[in-house]
This record gives sequence, structure tokens and C-alpha cells, in this order.
Amino acid sequence: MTPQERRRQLVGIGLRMFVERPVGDLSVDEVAAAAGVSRGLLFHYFPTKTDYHRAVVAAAGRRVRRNVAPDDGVVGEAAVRQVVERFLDQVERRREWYVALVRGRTELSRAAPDDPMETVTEFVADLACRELALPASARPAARGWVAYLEDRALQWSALPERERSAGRDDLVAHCVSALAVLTATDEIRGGVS
Amino acid sequence: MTPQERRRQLVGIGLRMFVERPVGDLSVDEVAAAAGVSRGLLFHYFPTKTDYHRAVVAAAGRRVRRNVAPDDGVVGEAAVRQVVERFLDQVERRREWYVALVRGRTELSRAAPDDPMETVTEFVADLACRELALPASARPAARGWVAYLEDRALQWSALPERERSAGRDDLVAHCVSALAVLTATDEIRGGVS
DNA sequence: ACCCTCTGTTGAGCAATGCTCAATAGCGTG
DNA sequence: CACGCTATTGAGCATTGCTCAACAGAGGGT
Repeated sequence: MTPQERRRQLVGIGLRMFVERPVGDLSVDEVAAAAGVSRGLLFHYFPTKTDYHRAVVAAAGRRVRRNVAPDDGVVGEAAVRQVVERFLDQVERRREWYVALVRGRTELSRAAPDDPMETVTEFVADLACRELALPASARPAARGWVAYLEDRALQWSALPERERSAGRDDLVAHCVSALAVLTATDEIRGGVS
Repeated sequence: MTPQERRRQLVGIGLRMFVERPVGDLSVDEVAAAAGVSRGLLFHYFPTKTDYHRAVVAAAGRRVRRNVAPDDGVVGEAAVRQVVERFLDQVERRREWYVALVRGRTELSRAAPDDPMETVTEFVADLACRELALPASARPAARGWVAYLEDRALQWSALPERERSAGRDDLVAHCVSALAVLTATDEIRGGVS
């Protein structure tokens, strides 16, 4: 088996086991056993367990990024709305998996130069800034908005099915508006004093 | 040494070591050594390492909650403003410590009925709802706002000192306004369409 | 056909760590 | 002084992250 295939296989196994327990608690033996290889081989591909951990979380991040990206050709506020919708879908349909991802990326936050956690946040914040033609000064607010969006999505996805589908459209509208409002520093400053 | 003192001592040690490495990576031996006791004793007080972990994070959460609580007698929007200010202070003055807390609480998020992470979030959200007399329907937005506030505080506290002190007042004003706007569902819906 | 190298792979083994348990020490009480 | 209670110990077990020297077998050059 070629190295690239092996890596994919191993990371793939991590992505699946991920849901059940945090990657940190996952033993190398288990992964190796699931792959039908020896412990040693895993260390051949990922010199450290943390490296493996990082690879798995990074792959998860890329997957989410793919899933929430808007269709080609959709631009402006419509793109933002689509991202919000897809983000809600993502969190709703695979809630535990997403929660596991949040945990995994947080565990890695220490000494992570290419912090894989940032993948999704950066992507969404960038997209929002671009599509709404926001000034550079609005970037922190846009990033904060992503945190807001994620929290709302996690709360919402924990609701019983009935309330969830009922409130979905309102939530989308609210979050889209929220981005505009939070990044419109002048308006918001005057709004409440 | 009385059991209560021992517990306090052990948790206190955890609170201090906490900054350097995640509680999860902290070995029982180290804690025991720092306390001048044997491994075994630690397991006498905290049957599982996770229990110890939880105790430390819970204590950290209580400490933050104390630090951000507004003064007695301060009510309404002033109370919210004070919480925001104190929250920024907290994150700024002990950034690594706060980051460690975020990590610690996330690590525990699995199967945590009395999730200590919630301590601070719940506290701030409750306070905001109460002081601004928000309806129950605004609760999710208030919780989301806490996530927004935390993210902004973490971004801001990473800035070089100059920009930090310059932007501080604006950030406080922005966050206080943001709470009002995010929870005023009608306004925000109409505001941007 | 033989050997040789290169690389994916193995498995034994080390050190650290979470955890258990029987035994001890020290103190207050009858 | 003896007794019991409880905080405390330290040896020991199983697991786990990680190292390393050795193996297998496919391809190529002679």
C-alpha cells in the first residue's frame, strides 16, 4: 500500500473513531488494530501521537469547510445566507461529530502554528468580509460573529426536532442580519449609546 | 491536615500548574510531588484523574465568575457594562490562564452533567437577561452573545499593548450595544432584511 | 539467476502514567 | 496504656506513547 493511501486510511479511521471518544483518548493500539497494522507503523507515518491528532482534526476541518462553502456564482449577502444555512445543516446532521471536532481542535490549541481550528473560522470570516465588502477594521467583529454563529448553531441543534425546524428560518435570518449589524460599527455604536 | 484543607491545597496546585500545561497532560505524580504527598493520596480524594480535573476547572470557573460579577447596587445596563469591562480585564491580565481554562473545560465537555464550563457562560447570560429585563425568548441570543464577547476578548487580548489600550473603550461600548441589538429580535430582523 | 538496495512493515522492549490495595502511622478517646 | 479510626503510604499492575533494530519483498543492475 502506497504511503499516501496509508495516510488517508489512518486519518480516515481517526475521523470515524473521533465521534465516540476524543482523539486524545484514542489509543494508538486501537487505531493500528482498526487499520490491521502494527503500532510501529503508525509512528512511522505520524512521528507523534499529537501529529496524528492534528492530521485528523485538520482533515475534519477541511471537510466542514467544504460542506459549508457556498455554490460557485452565489455572491454577496446570498452567499452569506447560504453559508449560514449550510453551517446549521452541518451541525444539525452530525452534532456529536461536530462537538467532537470542537473538542479536538481546542485540545490542540496549545503550540499550534497552523492551528487547524482556524480553518473553518478563518474561512467563514474571510468569506463574510469579502462578500459584504467589509473594511479591514470589521475583521475582528466578523470573527466574533463566527463564534456567535457556532454557539447559536450548537444550542439550536440540541433542541427537540419540532422546535428546531420551526425556528430554523428565523435563526438563519437573525444570524445573517447579525453579521451586518455587528460589523457596522457606527450604527451599532449610536444605536444604544 | 484536614480533608478539606487537603482538597483545597490539591485543587490550588492544579490551578497554578494549569497555566503551563493542560490539566489533562498533568501527571498525577507531579501534582502529588508538588503537594509533597504520595500518588495514592490523590486518588483517595479524587477517585479518578478526571474527577480531579473537573474539580480544578470548576474552581477556575468560580474564580472567573467572582472576578467578573458586578458590584452590589449596580444594575441595568451599567451592570452589563461592568461585567464586560471586568471580563476584558480578566482575559487581558491572565490570558494564558484563561486560554487554559477554555481548553480544560472543553476537554471535560464529554459526559459532564454539571459541566463546569457552563458556570461562567450561564452566569453572564443570566445576569444580562435579568439586568436588561429581556424576555425568555432572548436567552439563546444572550448566550450566543457571551460566546461573541469571549471571542472578541481573546482576539483583543492578543493585540500588542498599544492598540489594546487604545481600542478598549470602543470594544466595551461595542459589546454592550451588541447585546442589546442581538437580543432585540424585531429590530434586527427589520434592520437589514 | 543472484544479489543488493530501498522502503514499507514488524514486534520486542522501555519509561511514564493512571489506578488498586493491603499495610502503616499518628492522633484522639476510653 | 491500648484501641480504633482515618489520613497516608508505597509497592505493584496494566496500559500507553514511543524507540529501534531487524525483516520482507519488490524492483533493478550485472
